[in-house]
Amino acid sequence: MRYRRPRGVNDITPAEVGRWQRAEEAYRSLCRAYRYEEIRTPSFEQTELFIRAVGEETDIVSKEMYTFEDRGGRSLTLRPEGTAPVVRAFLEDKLQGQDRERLVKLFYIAPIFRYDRPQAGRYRQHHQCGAEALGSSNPAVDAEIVSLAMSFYRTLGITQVTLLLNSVGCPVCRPQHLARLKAQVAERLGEMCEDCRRRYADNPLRLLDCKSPVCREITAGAPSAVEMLCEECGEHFTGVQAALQALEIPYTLEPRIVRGLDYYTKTAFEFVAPGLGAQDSIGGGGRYDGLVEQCGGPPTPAVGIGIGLERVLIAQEAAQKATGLEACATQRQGVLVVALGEEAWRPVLGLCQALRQAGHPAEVDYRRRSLRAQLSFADKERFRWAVIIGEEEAAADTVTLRDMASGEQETLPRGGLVSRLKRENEPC
RNA sequence: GUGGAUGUAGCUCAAUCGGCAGAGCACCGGACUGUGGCUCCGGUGGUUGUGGGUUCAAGUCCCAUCAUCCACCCCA
Repeated sequence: MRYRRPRGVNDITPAEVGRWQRAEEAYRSLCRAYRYEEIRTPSFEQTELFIRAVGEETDIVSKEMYTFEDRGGRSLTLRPEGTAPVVRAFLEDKLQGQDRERLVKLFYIAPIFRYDRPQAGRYRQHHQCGAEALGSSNPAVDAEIVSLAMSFYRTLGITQVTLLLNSVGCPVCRPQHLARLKAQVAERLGEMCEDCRRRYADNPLRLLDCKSPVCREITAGAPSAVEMLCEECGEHFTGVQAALQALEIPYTLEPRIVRGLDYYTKTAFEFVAPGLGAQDSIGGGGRYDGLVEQCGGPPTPAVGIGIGLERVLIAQEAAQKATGLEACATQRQGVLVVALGEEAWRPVLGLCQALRQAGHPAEVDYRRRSLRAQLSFADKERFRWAVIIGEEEAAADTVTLRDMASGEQETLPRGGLVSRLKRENEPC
């Protein structure tokens, strides 16, 4: 009997893990530059947190959560999104301190769990690089978050990124907008497609996004969310655009951008990139001015983003293919200690240990193969050095050091190897 | 959740009408006894996703199931 991984989840194999680490490190160092601090929250929370924060009627809560009861009868849920846990920690760990006006800037890299139907770029466990800025209503903070994401994409070589921007209003103007939209459509609802009749009840903003000609005709002329914004939201939206222009970040106004989580207010944005098929969104976020208060804290305006790492890596690969840039050959590194015969084998383990303690990745071929085979192995595995110990070297307490790139060799006392390599520690 | 396509060696893929499961790459070895990359020669490697069914005979046909992919939906 063989086990297989559950549907929709992935192993990150040794062959891939380098790309993951490079992307994660790029994100961490960018966040440092933008002065965001890392926070790590648990993989699961009280179910109630997500229901309250994300919204009972959302797809995420109503059909995508991994919810279970622990042995104590508590209902827990695997993190289906990154913001709610951060807000919870912000309040519970009192991260704002005594300064009520303080801007708290946090980032995370964390697995996210959703019971979706898997397809390329959509998984039941994926990873998000997120950032949240809590405590400011300044539209420049929205732009800062956008700028952080843009820099991240650029660092990874993903250049064909489009920023889609919208404003979904606030508790004052959004209901008015929805009411007006539904009113316009109501009379002819019967003529609309099945999907749109469902949207009318579940997600009216999506009515504007239908491909059916009839539905298009019915919704034609309906006001977009932006046109219905109240004064405060309108001003904020103008401010965000001004800040983006100041940062020279191009964007496309896109009224269809609707975040699938109820807590969003005002700014909503999404980044799309080529090479991903239908799942082309490589990041999304927006403002959530009401969430902290809704979670039991003081009124605290906030804005955040989530970036899907799996999709970012797919987009990166597509971008590299498009530009004909092959991943550069991994550089030679480390030492293969080659032992030939019984006498030679004796000093090998100690030599290996000494090399490792001096910081050189060092390995022995435990298969005890021929010199030819071992050198071939050293080449394939991209070792920088081979240290050969045969009968001669064993008898004289020396080693032969071979540079695998040039083929040059020298013989030196066994005890002098570590200090000899110390001089050569720079990459070739 | 809805509709569709595809599952054969580590990888990429063949296999006519239902008739001996194959190639290239990779891997191991040799040519070259202690010197890698090139070349040539040889070799290892398979529960044809899984479970049933039809048949003298199933990779091939039928049913179920699992997985992946595509579109919808949704989202990162």
